[in-house]
Amino acid sequence: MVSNTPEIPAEIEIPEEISGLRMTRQRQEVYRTLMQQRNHPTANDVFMRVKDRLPNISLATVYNCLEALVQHGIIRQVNFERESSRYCPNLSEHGHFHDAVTGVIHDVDFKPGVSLADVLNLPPGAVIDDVEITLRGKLAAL
Amino acid sequence: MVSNTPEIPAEIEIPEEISGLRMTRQRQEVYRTLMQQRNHPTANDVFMRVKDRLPNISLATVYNCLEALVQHGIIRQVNFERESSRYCPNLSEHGHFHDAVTGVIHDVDFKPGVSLADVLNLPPGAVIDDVEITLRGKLAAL
DNA sequence: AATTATAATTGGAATAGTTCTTGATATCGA
DNA sequence: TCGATATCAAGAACTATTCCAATTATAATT
Repeated sequence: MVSNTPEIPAEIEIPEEISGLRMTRQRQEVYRTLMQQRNHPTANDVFMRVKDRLPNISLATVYNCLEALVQHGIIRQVNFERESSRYCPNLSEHGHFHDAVTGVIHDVDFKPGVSLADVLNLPPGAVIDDVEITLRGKLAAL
Repeated sequence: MVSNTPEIPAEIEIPEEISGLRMTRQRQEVYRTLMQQRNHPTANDVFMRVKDRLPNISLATVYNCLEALVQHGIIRQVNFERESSRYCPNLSEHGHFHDAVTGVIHDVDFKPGVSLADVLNLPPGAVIDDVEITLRGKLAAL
């Protein structure tokens, strides 16, 4: 266990509490990593990265932190096929484009003013809590 | 888990070959199960069901068959969060609505004439090979 | 400030879905 | 029919994730 002595963050200010979640040192560093490294890292990616600052952190804790952050709506969990979950701090509703060639994952925003009901024949009475849109393909040279 | 698509006649004729894939007895039965039981079963669901007709089939074979069928574009593999993969023979482009209360998965069709590019700000030059749209929510009483 | 209660962290073991391996069996082509 | 190839079965192995028990940190209460 590592002390929670509030070390001053390098670049990103992280409050002691977000959305009612106590931001422990571990949660801060996990969150900071996601903010700095916006390429949709896996839990293990985050783990390796966070170890630079918290050498004693455990993978289980990274999972715990990520889950807590997701639960409190601070970050989002993204799944591609059956691969490891990935995490991103982009809270705006958006989808993901997975470039099959480079493996890079691009955020894809909705065009302004479109609603799902315009596009899909939703079951009558459906109340949507969560949307996940995943595209796979290639980026053709223009 | 309950079906949301109308039941299908018990006996389905399955050709010896589909899309260049040799339809062995095992593949036939796996495919038949998906056609008859259109509630997005998992590999294990299929396994249990197929055993009625092929008592000696193994789970590994069910996985092999499902993979072969997916690879040849005969069925689709559907993933929800990190749950077991589910499989469906509905090849038309469609999404899925996951009712959080009942667990039922509903196919969701696109409205005619809408294209993704109308709705999403795709990265320039993106060529989409595959789309996965997953909604989670509840069905309100009407 | 000391004490108790609660929450978070750790490390390792456990789990579950899926894939891999190996040897047996079936099918195809000559 | 014979040999080559594909498929199958059974179980072991793998991997991402979760669970558990013990420890430590933080918060609440006195």
